[in-house]
Amino acid sequence: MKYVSKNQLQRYPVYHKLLLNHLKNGEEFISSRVIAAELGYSEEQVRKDLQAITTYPGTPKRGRNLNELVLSLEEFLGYNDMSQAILIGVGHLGAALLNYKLFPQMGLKIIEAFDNDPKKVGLTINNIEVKDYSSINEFIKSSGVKIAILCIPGENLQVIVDEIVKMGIVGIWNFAPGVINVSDRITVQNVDLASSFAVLTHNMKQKIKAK
Amino acid sequence: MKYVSKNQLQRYPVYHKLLLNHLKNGEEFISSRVIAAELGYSEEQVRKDLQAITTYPGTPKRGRNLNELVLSLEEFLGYNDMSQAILIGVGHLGAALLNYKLFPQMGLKIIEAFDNDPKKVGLTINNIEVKDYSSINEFIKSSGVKIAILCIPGENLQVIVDEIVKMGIVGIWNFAPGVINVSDRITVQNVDLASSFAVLTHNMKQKIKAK
DNA sequence: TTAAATTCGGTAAAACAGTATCGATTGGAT
DNA sequence: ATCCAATCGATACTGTTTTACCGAATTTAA
Repeated sequence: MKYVSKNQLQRYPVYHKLLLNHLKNGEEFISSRVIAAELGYSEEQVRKDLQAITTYPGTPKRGRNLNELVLSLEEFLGYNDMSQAILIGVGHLGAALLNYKLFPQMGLKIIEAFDNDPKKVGLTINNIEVKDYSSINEFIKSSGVKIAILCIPGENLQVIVDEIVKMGIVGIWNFAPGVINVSDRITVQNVDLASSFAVLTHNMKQKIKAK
Repeated sequence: MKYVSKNQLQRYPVYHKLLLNHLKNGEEFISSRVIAAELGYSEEQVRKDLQAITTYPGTPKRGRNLNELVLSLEEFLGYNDMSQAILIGVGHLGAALLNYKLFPQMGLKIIEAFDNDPKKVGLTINNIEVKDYSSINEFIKSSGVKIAILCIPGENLQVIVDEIVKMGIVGIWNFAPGVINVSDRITVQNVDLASSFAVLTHNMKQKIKAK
């Protein structure tokens, strides 16, 4: 498998979603050109992206086998072996994520949630129990779960991170605003709404200027 | 103002948040080196990023004026002139965004929400009224709002996009899974959880391999 | 059976982003 | 008052990512 850049990596789930739709329509083959047109990417980029993760080549005049392509993507993205995760902080956003329907399709299963608010503890949301935060250490140890989804207010962020990392968490999906410091062994992926919104408004401004 | 790359752009809100904390502590100056250390960036990158958007230089041996720096960032990010937006789709995620506390700090104000579920219509969430979707066209026209936040299931995505764009929406912050096709005039920023999660798991795998 | 059209895969070139280096300038210590 | 250390800004460099090109291969249709 070739080296895959970060931007490239982020495109694969987009391909996957698009291809699933085509598969639903009963299509059997799809060409890079068609994919490129639908996603607004360049044809070369699509071809290069797909070349990097597939074993079988496409055939001229027909394109690639759709089913095989989807399987390659799922294999590469690890959608086959389901990742288990815990969620910390059952506020509005945390609860929304517990209810998010598409996680199973992405190979993600939230197995337990934690909060320190007595009102939240004991709830079952979308078949996921909310436990008291004090029991988290034990749970991480006994379950061996490796991924934590953080949806907590910014203040205690680093403290909580240090704790759960000590217990064995190695991957953190951080929806909380704020910077996390961890050792190199640990992977952090931030979902930063402020950054995302900044890109939106900046691009809007650029287009107004360009006129 | 110099050209700013997309990655660079996404770092500015991170700087902003960090600097606000330092400002709270009553500090007056901050050096690029300190910022770099706290964020895990390289010193050179921080310096280059800040040079691109500031008018006043920093002073050797002290660093940059913290207050001025924050103002420059807010100016650049457009946090001063509040962006107004509507939100479409008051499901779990949509409701969570309506309740999101940090939008005002990011220069974003949601002025109205829309849904086609009668149970949702009429609610007021965090002082934002939920209106029936059928009234959206009129609202966009009369209010002149330019930004829409989409939190709807994937099926009708493109249909809704076409409608609101026709009414005058030019910026779309899309939390829905799925690809949107729009003309060049329109700006779309996707918050793609699948892509984000793919980056997390991929990076985790790389670290395991590297051992 | 042959020709035309299309797509593939690899490589080369260009654009872009990030990193490192260097001299200049300033503040504080001696 | 002078020297030293720290930080700055600019520039040059390196590496990565994207785009463009081109020959080869294969299917479809005449």
